[in-house]
Amino acid sequence: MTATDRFEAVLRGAGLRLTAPRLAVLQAIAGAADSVTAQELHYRMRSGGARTGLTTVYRTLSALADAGVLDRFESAGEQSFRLCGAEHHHHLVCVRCGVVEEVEGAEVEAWVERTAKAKRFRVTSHSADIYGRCRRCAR
Amino acid sequence: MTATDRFEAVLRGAGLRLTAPRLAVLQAIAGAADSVTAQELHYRMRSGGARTGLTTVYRTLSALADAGVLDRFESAGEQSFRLCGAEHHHHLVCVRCGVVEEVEGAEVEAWVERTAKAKRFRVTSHSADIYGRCRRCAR
DNA sequence: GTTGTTGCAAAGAATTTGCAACATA
DNA sequence: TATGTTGCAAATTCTTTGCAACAAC
Repeated sequence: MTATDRFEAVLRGAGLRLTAPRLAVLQAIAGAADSVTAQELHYRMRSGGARTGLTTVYRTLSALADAGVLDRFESAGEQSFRLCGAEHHHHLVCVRCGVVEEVEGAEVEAWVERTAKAKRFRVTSHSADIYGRCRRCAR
Repeated sequence: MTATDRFEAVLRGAGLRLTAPRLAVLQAIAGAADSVTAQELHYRMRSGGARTGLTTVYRTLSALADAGVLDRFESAGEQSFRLCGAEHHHHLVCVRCGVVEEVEGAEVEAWVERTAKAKRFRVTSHSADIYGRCRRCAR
């Protein structure tokens, strides 16, 4: 099964028609190392020669997130997306110098699992971030 | 020590001049039951007779958050603020019907503490939310 | 052929910035 | 008095919507 076959299956599963722009969006986000915003993805796609419109990128990402294919979350005033199930990290954000460090969060994963079970909630994603001052900026 | 005295001390501690608009913002956010956005707070202040401008509310909240007096976080495309140390909750967000339920997160608090200690990070706030489908929308 | 999709331009919403008047220390 | 603060209007940034042309089923 090729990558394109997989993307086609994803779109069908999400109840979306199979179109070139959507396959391009899927391919682009699959090739992203980390989470991306709609604008970033659109820029990369354009740089790669695609002629997809920004509106379509927004709509496709939103539809895929609604369908549970992508994780969607917010940071710094904009939404980011990543393939659901992709490796992800939690963040340590310095509110002074802006540095963001990725950290693991074993307890967080446990909390998500416990809470979802207790509330009979079907989890598609979660986020957990710590804000404060990094060692350098603490004084 | 009156409430106003306390607010004055907060402003001095944050290195901000003592002004009526800032005291009004502090008073308003102290009176809020839960976290609020700048726009919400501004609306409430106006309703209460204050003539503070929206810009000032934004600037004051931002300055107080930078100073560590307020927690600042994002949701639904806008930033919310609350008094640091105020009772807070984590959220279970249904991406289908939009319902938000507050849940506790003992593991999350433990993770924050452990991570901060390991990274020598001075925490001012943190956020943790779970996204997915609630029991009704899971199908 | 129907109905879903695209992409441009325009609209919307939250937030920030320029700047002249004003208040605090 | 020197410097920080205010608030309006305008500018920015991210995101969504109207709509006519177009493509998938």
